[in-house]
Amino acid sequence: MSGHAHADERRDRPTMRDVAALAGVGIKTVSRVFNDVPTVAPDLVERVRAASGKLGYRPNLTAASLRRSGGRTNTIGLLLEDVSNPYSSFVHRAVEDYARNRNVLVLAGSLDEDPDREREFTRTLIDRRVDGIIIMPASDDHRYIIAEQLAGVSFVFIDRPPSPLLADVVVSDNRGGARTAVQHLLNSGRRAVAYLGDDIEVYTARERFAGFCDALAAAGVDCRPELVRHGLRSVDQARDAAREILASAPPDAIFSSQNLVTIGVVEALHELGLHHTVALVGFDDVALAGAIEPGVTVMAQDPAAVGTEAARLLFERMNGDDSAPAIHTLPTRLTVRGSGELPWPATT
Amino acid sequence: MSGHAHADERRDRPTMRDVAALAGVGIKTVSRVFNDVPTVAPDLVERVRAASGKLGYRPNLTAASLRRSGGRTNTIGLLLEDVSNPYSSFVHRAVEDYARNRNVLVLAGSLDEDPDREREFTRTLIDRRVDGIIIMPASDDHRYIIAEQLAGVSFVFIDRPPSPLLADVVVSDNRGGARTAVQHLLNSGRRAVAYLGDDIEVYTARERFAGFCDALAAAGVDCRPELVRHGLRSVDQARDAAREILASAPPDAIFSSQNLVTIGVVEALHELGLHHTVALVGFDDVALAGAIEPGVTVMAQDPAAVGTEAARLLFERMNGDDSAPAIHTLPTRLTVRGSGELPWPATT
DNA sequence: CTGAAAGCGCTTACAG
DNA sequence: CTGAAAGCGCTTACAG
Repeated sequence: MSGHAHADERRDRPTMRDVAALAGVGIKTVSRVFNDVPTVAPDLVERVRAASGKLGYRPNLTAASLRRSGGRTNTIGLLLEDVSNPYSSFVHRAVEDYARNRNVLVLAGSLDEDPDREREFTRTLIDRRVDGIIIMPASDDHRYIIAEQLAGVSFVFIDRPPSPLLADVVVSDNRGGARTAVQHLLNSGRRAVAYLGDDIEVYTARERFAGFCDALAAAGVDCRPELVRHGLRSVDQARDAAREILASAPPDAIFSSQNLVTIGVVEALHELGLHHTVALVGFDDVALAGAIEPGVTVMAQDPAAVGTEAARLLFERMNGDDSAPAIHTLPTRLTVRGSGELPWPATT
Repeated sequence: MSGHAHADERRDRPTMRDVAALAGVGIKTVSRVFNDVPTVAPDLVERVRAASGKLGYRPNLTAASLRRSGGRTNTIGLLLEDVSNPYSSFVHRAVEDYARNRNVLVLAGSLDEDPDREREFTRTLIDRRVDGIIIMPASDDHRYIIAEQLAGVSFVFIDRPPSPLLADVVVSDNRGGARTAVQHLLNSGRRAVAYLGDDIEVYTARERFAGFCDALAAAGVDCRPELVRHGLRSVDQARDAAREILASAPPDAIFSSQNLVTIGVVEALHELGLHHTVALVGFDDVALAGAIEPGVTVMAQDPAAVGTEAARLLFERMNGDDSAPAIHTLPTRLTVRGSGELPWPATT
């Protein structure tokens, strides 16, 4: 015997009606017991408990929410770039924790920067009647959410503002953080600072590049086009771009605008033996960054704070807050580990 | 004007009945159109399309599944150790992709190794009537799932078998992989091999420790208790344990049985300047492992393959497969990067 | 305090 | 090919 459920012995799940019959009460009394209504006679509560225990009864929450006033499903949607990327998954965890404390479950999905998937997934979530949606957007036109907001679905954006601004958005201080990071590099006296980053069409890359330019301008340093590379979407692309830039227009410092780019740059620097010569600060923290020699100095975001703040805003909206949508900016933090503080002039 | 939905102008969502009235047809015809029943007259299809477009109608899928035969909700649950840990999140992504192709959504949650949370979360998912559950278990008694299986919920386990074996489980070849990893260390001639790992109560830790012992026994090497540390649950604990073991009973090689432990060991080796002297192989891959000097040699699992296989098995069960539950073992792969192949005798 | 009737938004089963 | 009736498993609104 395997203890395994064979199809031919599959039983139907008992309903409230079955419990009521066994307990000898009306189904409304069973409903009251499972909803913790306090005005039920103790002996009836006991009989209902016994009957549902014997039958293995469990209430059907989706059926309940269908009739329940307000029609809340106690489910929210969370649309991320990719549930398996570290930034997204830390946001996810924070949202999960916030939601769990309120008895709400999270339907998460990956958009892979695909605007069509954003639309499809949003529609799917709406067809399931989620109460709200937190979204790290892939598209750049969000007018389609207006009808949904009017129908009662709340939205909060993460990382990139909706356009036009129809809902709250939680972002890191990308521009200010990048500016501070680059200033940190300039402080050592270095002047040939390279920028390696994601596609400039991406909001965060655009902001961080602007911060890079801000810092150079403030220091009276020219921004040299041969030291700038956009459109880096993977570790491999970043490594190749870094190799090339280090060979041709050698910079004495590098600002990498994102996680994967930073990893690629680190790999290139180590290959070329330049990791003690060319300074590096990355935007976004990376695992093991402290175990490398030198440690990678980064301007760290706080994805958990982003997730918590987004969830907080979403639940406020779901609870009726109808104030004007706003941009909520969260600070970033410089984490000094060595790569951004190499001696200058270089002593190698 | 903000374009934002104010509570006082919130409209009710149109229903099938509203669409039917506007299109001048019965609601069953609207239902047929939205379910792509091919036998509807083209002009009626057109009128329904126009009416639902004008009203912004979207079908309510939870209401549909309530009456639909079989009662599928097209939702599965995924209970992970922590959605934000790399292993879990790669499993998650693979499950998402498999489910998406079948129009199924994933409700994911983190158990944090808490048996009570496992029970609670499973119950919550069942109250939502998910069609199946993939679970990386935290508890060690799974008899409570028998009733659910009889009621039609499918289960597949990941990483650790249910006890007793009531459902399929997908595991990596922990014992065989660990054995191979340790043999790899012994091949260089090293004999004082240390083991640092997670709580021995944890199934995977137990299996990997068994593989460690297998390899020593096969090589005729004694297992020295002073070279073994269990119960390491964080980077910090692992670093401290590694420091201590390296100072007192100096090993010439280390096998670390898990991700976080490997990171802690790497940090300790670098601090003590032993990273070119003491060989290291870790179980589980770690990010940036290739950028460190030396690169970290690991016995890598394939979390994406685990997720895909678990999803495949779950959907087969949901589609009526009632064969006996089995243990499905996936191979691991040695990724050579340097730390496991240091010259011996040590030349430092 | 308790329960029978009506209804949530759909689909099933059936009649035309 | 089309639609009115009944029902999915609950909650609401109401009467006793």
